[in-house]
This record gives sequence, structure tokens and C-alpha cells, in this order.
Amino acid sequence: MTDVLNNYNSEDKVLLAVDCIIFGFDQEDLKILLVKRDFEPEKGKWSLIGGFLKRTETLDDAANRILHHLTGIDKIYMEQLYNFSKVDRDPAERTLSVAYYALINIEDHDKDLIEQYSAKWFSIDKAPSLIFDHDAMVNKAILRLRRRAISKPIGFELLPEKFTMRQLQKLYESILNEKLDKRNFINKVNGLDVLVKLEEKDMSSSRKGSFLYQFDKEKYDRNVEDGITFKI
Amino acid sequence: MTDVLNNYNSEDKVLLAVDCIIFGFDQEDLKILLVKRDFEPEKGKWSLIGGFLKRTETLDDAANRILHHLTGIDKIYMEQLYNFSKVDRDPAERTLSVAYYALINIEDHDKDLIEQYSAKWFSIDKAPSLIFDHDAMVNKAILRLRRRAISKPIGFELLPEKFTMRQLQKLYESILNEKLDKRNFINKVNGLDVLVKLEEKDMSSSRKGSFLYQFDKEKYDRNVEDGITFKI
DNA sequence: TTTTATTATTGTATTATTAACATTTATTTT
DNA sequence: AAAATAAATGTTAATAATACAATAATAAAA
Repeated sequence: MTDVLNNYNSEDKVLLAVDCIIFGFDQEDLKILLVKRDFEPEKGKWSLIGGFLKRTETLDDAANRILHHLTGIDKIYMEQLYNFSKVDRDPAERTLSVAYYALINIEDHDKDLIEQYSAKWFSIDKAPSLIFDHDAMVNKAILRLRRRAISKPIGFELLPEKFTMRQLQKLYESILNEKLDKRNFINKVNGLDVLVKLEEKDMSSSRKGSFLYQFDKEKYDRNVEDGITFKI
Repeated sequence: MTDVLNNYNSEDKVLLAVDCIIFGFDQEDLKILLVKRDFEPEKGKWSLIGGFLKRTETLDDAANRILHHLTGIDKIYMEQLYNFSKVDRDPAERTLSVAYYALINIEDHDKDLIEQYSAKWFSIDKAPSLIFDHDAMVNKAILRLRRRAISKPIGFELLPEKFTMRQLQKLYESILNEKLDKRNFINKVNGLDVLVKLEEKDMSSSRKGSFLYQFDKEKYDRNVEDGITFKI
């Protein structure tokens, strides 16, 4: 950057937090993982999981570190969302926060760690109100997730590796917050040509059983090269 | 945020820059405003205009201040883009940068100020390569602008108040980097019901002259309330 | 063994949207 | 009066999105 003042030393430095909106899906609802804050200010209130950027890290590094800390998972899908910067957003100190949202398979994470941090999953429409500007972060994350999920195959990050069409549809219904037509949904998804239908059936949901599917990343990548777009 | 270390004092503080991608449109090409850096490091190279966040400002405040400084304009359309954080992105000091993109009517700005800062407009496909990670910022800004311009009426920020259909089409062609069909474009734009056709004609472009149009924000807002979406 | 209950699977017709495409009009200059 | 220039304008075809309901497979119950 170019500045009128061109002496770096005279500039203000700030604390930079990274806060993570962790999404999961439990076959019925879209959920977020929240922690009960165990220190002041706002001790005892619910908040996003977060931490401070270290001098030697990128923001992605910091988000990965924080996500790994709470979930025990290593390669979590995540995306930077927005930098929240209201001057008094944290009453204790001038702190900016870069929000990240992350998608995990809700079955994958380390339950002990969750307990250790007094973390808990909440359906997004039943979540308590959060400290500081965390509610705004969650709202923005939901909107971003909605926009992404219809144009990129990121929804699969929220599902187990093998899933039924019904699960996939329920997932999209909860992300988009609207009911979808079963036949149209399946036709559209099949038209995308990114799933492989397995021989296996999931027998837990019905007497007939329903076929399991898997996302095929190679197929998707080939489609992208060929200019075929993913669009739900 | 909630951290394992819950003592703010032990955390690292960082310098936070704000860098602005300023877009303009000169009836033919989409352009960006660049400045020649007059201090080390990378003195003499082209860069985005930027500055450092002050402790008492939000990021939007800082972006507004920087934009006003260079252009003399007050209420500039802008949006936060992304926070760039590679550890060694600025060799002089650990600095993160929040990129903003801004849209201005290229005729509006203060030409003296531009000169004073040795700033210059470049067509985006003829711009020089920039310092640090500024090229990545510009690329990201173009993609964001492209996505926004087709779903929100922000393109008008780049045009004079009164404009012809041809100008509007040229603008979208340069934003989207593709040729559009004249009749389809006009039909689509008219279908959006957000323009008013004036009696006046612009006589500079042809013998026949072409009607001038104006964006009607009230109409657009009413459409939004009625759930009618803007989509080019 | 037959019936019942439950969820999975599948296709077509209609509507809406997008894309392709060429001629006429108004005006000034020669 | 003719030529030159850019503006204005509609229709048809193709594609995509939506609305909609009957049949199939199976296990449990009778």
C-alpha cells in the first residue's frame, strides 16, 4: 500500500482475532458448534470458537489451528468470510476479528474435546444469542454458505462419505431453508454428473432400503475443465 | 472469541493495511486507478492506493478515508473484499492487508489530486504488474465485481447519472469480458424495470442520437421489497 | 402366507427463461 | 437526392425449470 505517512513505525497495531462458524448437519437440521466462554468479558455466555492470530501465521493457518484444537480434525473445509472491525466490538480491547466458516461431518469430530471446551451443537434456528458481534458473523456465514452450496459442491463436506439422496436433499433443504421437490431434486443432482451410485443400500431408513451415493471429485474436476458448471 | 490462552496481553499485535481497488469506466474499458509508490520498499513500482488502519477507525472508515484522499469524492460505493495475510507479503514488516474494491464515475474525481499522487488509470488488461500481492487483490476484485454486477445494480456507480443503452451494454461487456447481444441486452434491462427513459438524447455518438436513461433507485427498492430480483 | 405399512424410485407435460437472429428508422453529410 | 451511420425494435427456437402421482421393494403384522 501507499500512504501519505510512509513510516511504518508510526502506525497503530491491533489485535486480530479469528472466529470460526463451524457448521454440521445431523440428518435433520443445519447446526453450529458453540462454546461457553470461560473467561471475562462475557464469561458464561455462548460464543463462536476463536483465537488470536500469531505473528508467524497466515489467517488460514490460525483458523486451521483453532478448528483443529476444538474438533481434532485436520483438513477441514473452510473459507474466510469477513473482517469485523467495529471499534468497540470487544469491550476489553481494540480487537478486529476475521470470521471463517467451516464445514465438517458432524460424526467426525472428537467428542471429548468438545466436552472439554464445553462446546455444544445448536440448530441454527434454536441457537442462543451470542457475545459481541458473533450473531452477525453467523448470519453472514449462513448467507455465504447458501450462495456457495448452490454453485460449488461443498455440501458434501457436511455429509458422511456415503449418503442417500434423501440425506442430500434434507441437507440442501436445511441450508436453503426451503422445501424442495423430490423428483426435481434427484433429476437435477443426477444431471450434474458428480455422484457415483453404489451397490450398497442404507437399510436404516426404510424397509426397502435406499441406495448410497458418493461424491466423485475427479468427475467434478473434469466437468469444471469442460466448463460444465455445478448448479443446484 | 474464546481462546486457550485467555489473556489478551500476551497476544501479538499486527499492522493492518487497507488497500483499495478503484474501478472506473471510460466508455470503452474497465479501468483501475494505480499509484506510483514513492517510498521504500518497492519505490517507483505501481501499486494500489492504501493506508493503515487507525485504532479509532473501522475498516470501512479507513477505506473511505483513503478513497477520499485520492479522489476527493465523499460517498463512494465500496465493499470489503478479502483479508490478505501471507506472512512475508510486505518485506518491511509483518502487515496484513484488507482489500476493498470501489466503483466511481471516472469523470467525478479530482484530477489534481490524481496528479499529486502520481496516480494513473489503466485498462485492466493493460495494467502493469503490481507490488506485493496486489495483483491477486485486483484479480479477486474483478471476480467479485463480475458476480455482484449481474445480481445487484452496482454497475450504475461506474456511469454518469445519465447514460445510453449502448454505454450500459459496453460497461457490462467490459465487466463480464464477453460480447452481449444488443437486442437481448436491452430487452433484459428493460424487463428489470429499474431505468427511466428520458426525453433527452445524447447526440455525440450518432446522427440519430440515442436516448438517455437514468437508474431509478426507488423503483429498484420497491422491486426488492416485492421480491423481484435484479439479474443480468 | 397374505396383507399392510412404509419409504424409495421413476418420467412427463407445462411453463418460463434464455438465446439466436435482421430490418427499419432517424438523421446528417455529401 | 443519395449515402452513410448508428439507434431502435420483435419473433421464433431452444433450453431450463417446475409441477405433479403412480409403482416398486421390502419387512412387519395379521
